[in-house]
Amino acid sequence: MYRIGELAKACKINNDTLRFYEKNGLLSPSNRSDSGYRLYSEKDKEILQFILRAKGVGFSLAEIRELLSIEVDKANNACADVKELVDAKRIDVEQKLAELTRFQTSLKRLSDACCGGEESAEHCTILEALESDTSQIRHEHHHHEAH
Amino acid sequence: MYRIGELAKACKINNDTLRFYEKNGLLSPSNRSDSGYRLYSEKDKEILQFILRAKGVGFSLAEIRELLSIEVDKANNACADVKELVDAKRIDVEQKLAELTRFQTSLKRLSDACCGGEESAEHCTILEALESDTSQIRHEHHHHEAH
DNA sequence: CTTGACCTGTGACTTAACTCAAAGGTTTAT
DNA sequence: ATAAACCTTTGAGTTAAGTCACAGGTCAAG
Repeated sequence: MYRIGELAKACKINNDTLRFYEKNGLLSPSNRSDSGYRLYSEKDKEILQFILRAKGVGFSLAEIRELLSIEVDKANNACADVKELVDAKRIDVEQKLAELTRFQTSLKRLSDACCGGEESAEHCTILEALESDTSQIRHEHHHHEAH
Repeated sequence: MYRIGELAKACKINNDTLRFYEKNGLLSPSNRSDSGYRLYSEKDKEILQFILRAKGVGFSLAEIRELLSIEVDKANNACADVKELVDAKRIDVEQKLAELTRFQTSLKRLSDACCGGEESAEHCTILEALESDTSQIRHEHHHHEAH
């Protein structure tokens, strides 16, 4: 049996995180000592590691709660249920990737168009692009170079 | 001069967002009517559009505040200052992309390894991978197929 | 002169996942 | 016996970018 600090240290998380997980229905210690201290079993530790690994692949705590509810009752859940959660998350991540990639493209265009010199920013193509239409954010020569 | 609702509608944002931007030092209306109504000028509208475009390429409001402080005093700021902000943001976005790509890879491995069938999840490779070490998340045949 | 659409300010609520502070009880070591 | 290190609960704070609710003032139309 681990006390809260021992388990937290072993898994490199904060004691408060463990209390937070308990309050949020992810992991409750199997026992309490006479004085009320939380006591976690090996099994509890394994569940915590499950949680941390799922976090590591990008699941939110709400999603991990779902995974855990399948975990504890595997016999009455199908592979399809698990895969569905994973695939939903993949779509989710895919969308975030798409948005960030759009950001990246726009930022690169802005950066490439700017000379980045010590000249005054009065003709800075970046500011000009942001002042006018975004569709004008194109890879073109900087005004300073045109002078 | 636009009243708050007019400007908000024209730019498809919420009236409260405009008040929020004002409270956070991004955009204050140039005037107030005798009765205290906010009155925005064309120039104000342009600044708002600058803000919305900068948001569109991924800048946070804090970063936009920086951009705006350069905007209003272009003469005393260099292109380098602007480009620095853009490039810092690019690095930021790059890191987020890297993390999401790692998530994506792990999720794909998990998904590909699972049969996704209606069989009980007792031997689900996804759950097994999350129960044991993440490094074991490899593309391998599902246990059901091995039976 | 009243109705409805608009505006004001203040302050609380939202989501996610913690993290911290305060006040006090327990255990261990000296 | 006392100090240090641990634990308890409760409740509040954090970040980002708004959104909503409330109580009341303003303005144009009929």
